[in-house]
Amino acid sequence: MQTIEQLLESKDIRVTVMRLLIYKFLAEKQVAVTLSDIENAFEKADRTTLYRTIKTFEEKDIVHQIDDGTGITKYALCEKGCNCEIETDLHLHFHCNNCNETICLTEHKIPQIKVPDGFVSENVNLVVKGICDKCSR
Amino acid sequence: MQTIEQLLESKDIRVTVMRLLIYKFLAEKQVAVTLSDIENAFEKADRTTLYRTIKTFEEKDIVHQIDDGTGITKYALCEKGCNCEIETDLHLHFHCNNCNETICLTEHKIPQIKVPDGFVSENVNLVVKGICDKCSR
DNA sequence: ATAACAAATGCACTTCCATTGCACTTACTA
DNA sequence: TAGTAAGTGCAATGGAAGTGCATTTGTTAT
Ligand SMILES: [Mn+2]
Ligand SMILES: [Mn+2]
Ligand SMILES: [Zn+2]
Ligand SMILES: [Zn+2]
Repeated sequence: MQTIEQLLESKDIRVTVMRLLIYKFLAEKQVAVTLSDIENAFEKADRTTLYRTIKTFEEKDIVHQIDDGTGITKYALCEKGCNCEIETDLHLHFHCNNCNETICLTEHKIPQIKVPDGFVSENVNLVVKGICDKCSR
Repeated sequence: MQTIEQLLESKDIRVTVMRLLIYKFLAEKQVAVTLSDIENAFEKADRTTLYRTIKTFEEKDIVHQIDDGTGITKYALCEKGCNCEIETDLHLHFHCNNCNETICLTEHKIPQIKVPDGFVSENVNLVVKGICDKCSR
């Protein structure tokens, strides 16, 4: 079991207070978060810092970006074994039309998609929208 | 064979010069267009008019919106038989990373996606990114 | 320990797209 | 033809993303 510090260092990210806090915030969340969510959680910190932190995390494959169609990009921690490096977001994402939350369905891989002759598929974004388990019961 | 006028009227859209022009513009295009694309094509017209026209078309299921992940929403005419009303975008969309164009692959329906217990799927957005046929040859 | 350097942070500002309020014009309807 | 509703143009706003630069913090070498 490695500490967050060790994880960051293993990805060539220098450990800072801000980064540890943001990492912990993401880890506690069960849903994908927007930059505004982070902003609201850390009102004392500057938006730019939060923005650049999440960008650093993204570059180093600590988080992956999710485009759920709301127009606002969201982020979620990569699971161990997530290989965003190779092909982004192999798993699908679910966006709840009721509570507006988006979650990673890491167990649900994206099926192979056929494209017409001449087209080359490099990656796939699949978002299912509907009602989440919390809202449907 | 119905005229564009008849089509618009059948969808409860009043016919205006602007609307006819914009419809024709969309019909000629083989790719999804942004609001800016329309703007560039009709420099004399106001942005707002174009914006509201496309919104009207969208409401009345003349066009459907496409979120291809570029951050800019695109629009394309619905094919006859396209039932956006019921479930949006049953077909998949292809975004070319080279020429930046997005097209509807209307023949390619989205496969049935399984979601976990408690989740209710209402619709699905599927975007494949890669190299289009024009750019790959 | 301290100086020198590099990276991280904070502040201000910018850009781009989407959206709205309101005045004016055009088109339908009585 | 007058009255009314819808469409259009202009101006302004808001939100999110992104950048330049000064300042602070942390790392490294002397
Ligand atoms: Mn995910
Ligand atoms: Mn389409
Ligand atoms: Zn929900
Ligand atoms: Zn292309």
